[in-house]
Amino acid sequence: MRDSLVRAAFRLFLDRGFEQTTIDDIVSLAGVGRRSFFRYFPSKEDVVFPDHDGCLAEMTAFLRDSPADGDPVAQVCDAARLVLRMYAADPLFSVQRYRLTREVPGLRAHELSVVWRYERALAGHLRERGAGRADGALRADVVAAAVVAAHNHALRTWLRAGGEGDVQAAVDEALGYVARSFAPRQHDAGTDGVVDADEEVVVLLARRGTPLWRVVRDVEGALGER
Amino acid sequence: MRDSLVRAAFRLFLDRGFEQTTIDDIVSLAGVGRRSFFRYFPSKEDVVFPDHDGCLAEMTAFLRDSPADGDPVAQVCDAARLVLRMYAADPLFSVQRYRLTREVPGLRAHELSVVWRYERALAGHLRERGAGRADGALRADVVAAAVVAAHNHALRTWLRAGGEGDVQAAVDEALGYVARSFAPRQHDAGTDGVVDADEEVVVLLARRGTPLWRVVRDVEGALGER
DNA sequence: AAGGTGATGGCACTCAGTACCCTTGATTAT
DNA sequence: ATAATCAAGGGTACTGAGTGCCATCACCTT
Repeated sequence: MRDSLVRAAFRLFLDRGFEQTTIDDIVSLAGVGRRSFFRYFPSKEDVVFPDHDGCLAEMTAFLRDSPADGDPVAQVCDAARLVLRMYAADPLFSVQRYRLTREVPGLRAHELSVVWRYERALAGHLRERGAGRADGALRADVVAAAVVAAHNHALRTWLRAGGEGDVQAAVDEALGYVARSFAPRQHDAGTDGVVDADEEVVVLLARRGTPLWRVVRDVEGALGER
Repeated sequence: MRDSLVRAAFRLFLDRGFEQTTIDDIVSLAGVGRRSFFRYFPSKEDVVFPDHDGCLAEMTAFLRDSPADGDPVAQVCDAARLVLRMYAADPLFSVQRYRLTREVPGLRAHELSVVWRYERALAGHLRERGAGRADGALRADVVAAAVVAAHNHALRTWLRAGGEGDVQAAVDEALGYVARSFAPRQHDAGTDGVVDADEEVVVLLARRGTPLWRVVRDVEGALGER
């Protein structure tokens, strides 16, 4: 039933356009009552994203069951890969949907809501698991946004290419970039050497050729400063 | 006219809720014709974000006129600060709007569209100015998303607090975190201490409390290893 | 057989948004 | 001064999404 509605809807959307298709067109093609459409999809836009509710549930379950002592950023990247798997499972459908969402402003807006829910799930996980760290909430929001952006960048490049090529590898590379950018880095000192008072680690940068006595003096200062 | 519509709309939205207010309610309170509402606002949601079109135009102009030899990331952060200035210019209005968008799903979706346009503007600038770099498009999307997330994190913390406190400082700190995360980095050391053979800089990590003799030994090794 | 239950269809309604046309008032050309 | 023009607003009627309510039907229980 759901499926026949989705198929009828896509046939019409691709044929005459999203806005030129009414709910009555869909239900008459699918051979069901108009009222039943809204039993399965809360809005006309939702029929374009029929699998995202399930995918979000899958993602939240995955995050909930992930080990508490693992790397939260890596877990969130794996969660993004779950979404990718859904897209990759039906490339033709994904490409058609992508073209629709590119053209129809209403669908683009709806897709943003869908993506937003994923992002909030990721950020919530990072917030819980990364607790204790200073600026944990900020970090959670930023990393979640970056992971989603990287995932979508690779995914959309693949979709624009018509679903040809290795999405998996592209997403891995994009997520790798994000993971590297947010890898534990105690400090990105500008010039000399700095102590981050909130962390358990001291970082010292020295230009090659720096006299050892100066390095030792700075290390000593940094380590003693706690 | 625009302004009287906005004031009437907000009075009703805050009083009886967004969905419980019809366009007719708004125009009759404002004393204008129903048709005129849609001359000023393309949809009911848009009346809640009356100033974002102008702010987006201001942002694009700012980015267009920014020096070509400057740091694109810093420019994009400054562009985000333009948006913040708009919110901070009328704290009461911003807080009221925030509470509305938190409660009403339709407004939340619309806000996502608004934010999305800002993010695309930032990403477009980064893509143009950061050209040449490997993975420039990916980096542009990720950095833009991170900047927007950081901005929104600080902004919403302030809005949740009722508009009390120093937003400017909070956003500066959040953007600083992003800028640091994506700053050119010599090495993303893993655990102990690493030498990047291609760079002129040595990075050494040490846990607090590490005996100094061990630190010195490692520094010596690293500096001498060239 | 009687009654309950869940899925579906039909009908009527509200309301956002649009197309089309009218009014008004100010400005300008002749 | 009068006519032409044009911009700004108003009014009316329409489409179509989404909702509430009720009827229907199949299936299942007792």
